Amino acid sequence: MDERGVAKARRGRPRQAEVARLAGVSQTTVSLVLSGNKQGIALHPDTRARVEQAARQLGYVPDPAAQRLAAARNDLLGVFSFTATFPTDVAHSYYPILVGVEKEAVARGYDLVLFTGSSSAPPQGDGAGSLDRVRLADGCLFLGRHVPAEELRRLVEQGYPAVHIGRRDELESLVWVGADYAEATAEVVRRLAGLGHRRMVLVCEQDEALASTDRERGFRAAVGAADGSVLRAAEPAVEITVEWLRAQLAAGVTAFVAEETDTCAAWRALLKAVEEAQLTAPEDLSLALLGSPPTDMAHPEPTGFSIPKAELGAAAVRTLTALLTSGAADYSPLVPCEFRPGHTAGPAPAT
Amino acid sequence: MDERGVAKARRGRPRQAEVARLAGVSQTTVSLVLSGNKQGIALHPDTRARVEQAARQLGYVPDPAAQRLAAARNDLLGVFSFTATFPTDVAHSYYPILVGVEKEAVARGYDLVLFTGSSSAPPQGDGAGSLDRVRLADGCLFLGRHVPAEELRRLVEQGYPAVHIGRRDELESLVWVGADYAEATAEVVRRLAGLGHRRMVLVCEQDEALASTDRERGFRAAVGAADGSVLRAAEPAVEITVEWLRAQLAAGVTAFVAEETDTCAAWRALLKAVEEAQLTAPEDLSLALLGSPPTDMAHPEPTGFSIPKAELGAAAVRTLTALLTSGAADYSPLVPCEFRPGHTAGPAPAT
DNA sequence: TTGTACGCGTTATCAA
DNA sequence: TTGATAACGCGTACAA
Repeated sequence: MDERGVAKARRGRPRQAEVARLAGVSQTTVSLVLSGNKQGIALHPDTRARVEQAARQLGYVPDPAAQRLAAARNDLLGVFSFTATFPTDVAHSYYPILVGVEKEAVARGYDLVLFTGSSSAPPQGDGAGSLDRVRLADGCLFLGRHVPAEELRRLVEQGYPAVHIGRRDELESLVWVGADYAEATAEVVRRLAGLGHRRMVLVCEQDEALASTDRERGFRAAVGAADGSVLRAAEPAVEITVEWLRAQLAAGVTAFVAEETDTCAAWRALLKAVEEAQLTAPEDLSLALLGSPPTDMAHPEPTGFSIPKAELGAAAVRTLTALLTSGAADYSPLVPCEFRPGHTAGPAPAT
Repeated sequence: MDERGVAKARRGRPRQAEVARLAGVSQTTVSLVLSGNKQGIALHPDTRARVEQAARQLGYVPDPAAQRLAAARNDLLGVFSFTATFPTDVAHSYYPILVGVEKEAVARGYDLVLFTGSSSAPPQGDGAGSLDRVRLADGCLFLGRHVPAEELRRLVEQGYPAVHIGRRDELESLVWVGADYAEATAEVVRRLAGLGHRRMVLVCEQDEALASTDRERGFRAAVGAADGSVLRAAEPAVEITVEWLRAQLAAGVTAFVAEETDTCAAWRALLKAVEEAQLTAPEDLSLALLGSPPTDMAHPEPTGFSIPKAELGAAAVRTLTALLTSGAADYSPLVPCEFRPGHTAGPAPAT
């Protein structure tokens, strides 16, 4: 008794029972009134008013855990990222995505819970930051490629509504939403071809990431009649040299395409080689970047495409909420990127 | 029966009861074994082994909702900001704070819930975004000066653990954490005095914000022997003119200090006047900015101080968690700012 | 139209 | 050393 009293006082959060007492009705009625009366049960207007008044007065808010336990829903969407959601070093990588996530979630009446993977204090479970925490929310968005596959698999296989942001194919059953790198890359290639470029080379880093191979696929698909080759450089700074560049030019290559990565090493090496060769784009050759440039090298604006991160976040929320309501999502996972004209590509030099 | 069976199947995850059946023990024992046996109750090794084996076999994971219901806490910290948490227009204003909040929250085993003031879908509450929503979390951080005082008061008076980021004095009982503008400003003034400046003027906007009056207080306190005056300009662009500047200089003023605000109108007007007077800092006069410059005017780096936003966020989390665990916080609300030498202040010109 | 009774999965108390 | 049993706060058939 005492215990309970103390606990009550300590947390001081009003519950339905207290609202009921104040309103002079039963707890059931309170639940009925406050949960929107989904069952369409008839309620006396006065009763409803009294309950609402009492709830307001007490500042009642439903306990998400209890709601979830009883009704299996609480209108909470999780956002799980293995690394910090608000990184300091990596230049605000997730921020633009979160902008879209928040906007869409709010618009649909969901609140957001941020779960961070590197969480300490493993309650009892499977070693480090267990994904299972996200089950508190009705569904969850997963962010970044470091989300542990095994745990994630179990989660989705047990029917937990999850959407991964970024393509993710190892898991058959995992729903994901990602940028359409292949098509965006193809578009860039077509534009270059339209500018008269016949031989072009794609420079990328040695990375098995889907984001990378997707670009390569789009590149290969689009070069078509033109002549394209791909260089996967383990160490861009070393392999992409002035000599290499000159050799390519001598071989008739007029356009160079690089992929965006965390470091943008390929793009950096490319620019450096061009500068050292005392060439300038877009006069002497054309350059394109498959993605957005890091802030420190935004000038000149690279020709290429922009990843619609906010839209990606919004699309993910739409997919997740569809999953929550309809059970299954009839969705198109690929979000188109936007072509960015930029100033580093121009007509191919006359031969 | 059927209902339950379906529900079970639908959510499809093993619970303690099933583990218990498989292990041939009671559900209580399972809980005891799997929840780490906090009470230090003695367990037979065999029992423990059997239970663990069964749990593994079934892939049991505790239901966080149930755990939190029973524990009467959910290890969730709220972050409430009246404007969108992720603003697109205002240049990421809260971002640096959130960085600190997340870091500290993660370190302490809490997850974050984001509440947006402008949220739609008011469930039952007081018209627009009722603060009561935050009760969902164990405690909440409040961000920005537009948090409705009345609602906030009720919340804290009812014992809800809340911490406001930024000084907030109207509410006696409200716990807050803020930057020490007064001391930081005093420090800047002292530095200027050390450079030989004897007459200086503080330029600020007509704003009753504490952030502003704190700076003024620090300024007045520190000018001491020196001679300082304060101009509160309703329209900085109009009042802070070349003529005004010349008059000040003629009167012997050698240093001008402006406060940082959303718009930085005072600082902008000051720089403009200096430029129009064809003067340069720090040669002809010294300038200081009490805060961080907007990104579009980061050059030359203004002398002044930087607000440790991440640290502010972290401090707020520490205070809140102290409130949560100890019930009350013995804390120091003021976070020191860091002096920024910059390049706009120098020795006072010889008289 | 409202109230009773029970279950959701877990933790914690107290007997056995 | 283990097992009933009672909360935790809420939703919901079912009875009144």
